[in-house]
Amino acid sequence: MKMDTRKQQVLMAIIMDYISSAEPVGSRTIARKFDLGVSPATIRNEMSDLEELGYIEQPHTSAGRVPSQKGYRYYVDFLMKKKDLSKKEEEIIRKGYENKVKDIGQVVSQTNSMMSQITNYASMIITPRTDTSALKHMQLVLMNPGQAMVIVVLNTGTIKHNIIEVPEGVNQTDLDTVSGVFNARLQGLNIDKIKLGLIREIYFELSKHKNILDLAVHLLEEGLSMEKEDKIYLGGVFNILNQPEFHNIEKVKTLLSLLDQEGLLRNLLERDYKEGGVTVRIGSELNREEVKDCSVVVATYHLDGQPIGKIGVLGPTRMDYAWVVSVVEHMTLNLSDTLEKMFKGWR
Amino acid sequence: MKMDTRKQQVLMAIIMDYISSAEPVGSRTIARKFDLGVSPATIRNEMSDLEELGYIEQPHTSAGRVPSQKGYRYYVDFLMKKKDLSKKEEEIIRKGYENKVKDIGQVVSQTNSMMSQITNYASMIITPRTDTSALKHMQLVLMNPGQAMVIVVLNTGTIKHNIIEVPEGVNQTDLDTVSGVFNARLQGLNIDKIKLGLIREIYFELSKHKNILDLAVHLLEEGLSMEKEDKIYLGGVFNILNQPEFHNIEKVKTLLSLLDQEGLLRNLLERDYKEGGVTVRIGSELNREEVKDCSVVVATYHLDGQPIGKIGVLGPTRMDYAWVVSVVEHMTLNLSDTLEKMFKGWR
DNA sequence: TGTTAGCACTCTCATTTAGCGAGTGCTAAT
DNA sequence: ATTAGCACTCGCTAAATGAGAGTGCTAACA
Repeated sequence: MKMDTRKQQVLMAIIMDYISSAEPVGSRTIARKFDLGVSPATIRNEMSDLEELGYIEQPHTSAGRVPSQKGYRYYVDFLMKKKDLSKKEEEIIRKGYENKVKDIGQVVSQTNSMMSQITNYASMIITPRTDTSALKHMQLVLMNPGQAMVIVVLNTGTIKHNIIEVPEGVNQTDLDTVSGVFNARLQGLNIDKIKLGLIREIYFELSKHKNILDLAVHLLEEGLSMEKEDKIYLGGVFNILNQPEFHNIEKVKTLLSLLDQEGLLRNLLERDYKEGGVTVRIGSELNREEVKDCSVVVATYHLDGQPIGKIGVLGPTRMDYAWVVSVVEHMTLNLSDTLEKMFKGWR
Repeated sequence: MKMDTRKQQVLMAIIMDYISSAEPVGSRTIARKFDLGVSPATIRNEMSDLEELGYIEQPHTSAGRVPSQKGYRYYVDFLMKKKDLSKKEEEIIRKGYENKVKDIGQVVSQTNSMMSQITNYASMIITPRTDTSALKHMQLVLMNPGQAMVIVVLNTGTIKHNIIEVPEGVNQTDLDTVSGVFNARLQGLNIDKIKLGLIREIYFELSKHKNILDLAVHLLEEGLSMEKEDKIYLGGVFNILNQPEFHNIEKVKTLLSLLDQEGLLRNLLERDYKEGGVTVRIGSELNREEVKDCSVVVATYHLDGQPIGKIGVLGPTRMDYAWVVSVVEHMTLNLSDTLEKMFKGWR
């Protein structure tokens, strides 16, 4: 038995109806709401076939049909048509970027909250990898005898800082000398490169200042090793409470416990997605029991043509894929665009 | 009719039992679990009195009694005895401060997560007021022709930064000049004072550098006005899902929607609490319909004897007050202590 | 006068039962 | 190949029932 046009139409109808109603859909309903020109009986036959093919399933005899994971997959791959965003949503996005987006962190976090607001699902976004960004400025400030703050400004507008221990005798002037050398030698260089090759050269240059030589090495080791971890923003988690599939507290708890673990979240976002385009992962394709009733829609955002982060939406498998995919795609382009405009010339 | 010792004992028993069971408690239960030396019938009489006095209430005839808000209040004010923390909890706190607490933000956030972990309720903490902190260092970094980053380091170890517009012609050397003057004149001064009196003096000093005079003023106006807002950390919100009173999704939603609004949260923490000591607000004392079934336990933490922030726990009215008050008190002292140790000499 | 045993009464909650309605699958007619 | 008709299944809801917990009252007791 093969998929023919009418089976596709029926499958499409089932999915459309189920997405909006969250109730199993029966043959009569389809015949009434969608004009396929055939009677419920015929639709029943088609449904029987679709069930045999694995695209839909029955919660129990005498209930309507519900799309199976395979059914959603088929829909996403072959049937769905992208939707345009409404004026209102375009507006939200446009306004969202207007103010208060002064560095990458803010842009990313703002994007995240817009996305959860628009889709009404949970949204996740991972900050740009810092290993591709370059040093713009570094500064050492003595806070206290024996303690100094290292401040590193990256060309992405991100600031990292860390408190380090320094020898008791070191004063602010010493620190300025070190900062000076560091800035002169390292400015504009990629952070990873700094750690690899340049220690030796600086070691040499600073040997004129014997007394702060130790400090310098110390700095490179400890100060620059400050957390380079990408941060994951998570927003609109409470939106999922509005989904009928989460009226059961237990389900909410298991989901939330997963979202609480950043490692797993990272996994959802980064796990072997192809770069470019929007990827949809449905239910057990996520390989996690806790989210077997959820799907994730992920896309990659870019700067200078380089992929630098991921952005995604998490919702129930019964999500409006056509709609969410469009939104994610749109947000990704907007984000890349905003970053490009904002940081043109910074690198 | 007046409260006598036995009535107090009965009220105490009701509250203790209800706190642990979340079920209305009857006269027989009390007679069995608590050795008051009297029969259920006598207890019933006392309960009847307590109800008339308003300390307990009955969900319906033939249910046991439940403490009323007034009952909790009486318990908190007159009956409860503080508990010591267990070895295990002391351990959590001790370890929590060992590593990874390099600046105030981290200390605060770490304290918050420890508190929610220990109490199993939601916990909130407000970062130190920055208006009492002093300028340690300021730095201007040119990111791009026309855009510069202002970085301000406070003596609390906090860093604030902001992107500002500068005239096209300004280069990094100009910025260094301005930073230099600013640092020389403003270092160690209270942030609020900076905004008030010193503009004029600096204006004069910088007049030697006509070309960056405008920039300087610009800076003071825009750069230093970066968000001074205290930040509120919120942790362990999902803990409340474990409380039986929140098995109802609707309640969860209304509570979460309140917690989502930072302003309201701030209100819960800051609203007319006396400074010093631990304050307990029960149910409608919070003046918010959304949290009429919740209580808040708040304390103030200090640095150099000055109150600088609030820390609190939010749970159902049926929370273990004796226990929570002890924990909050303990955490507050620990926090103040840690800050004191860490930043001694920074100011 | 305070305490207690006894008992009738109330009300909730869990369980059972019955009936309805939605939906299917099969069969026979078109 | 399509459709009307129909018996059958099964979940859901509402009503009925009974058990259990707890109270309030009364009368007896110390």
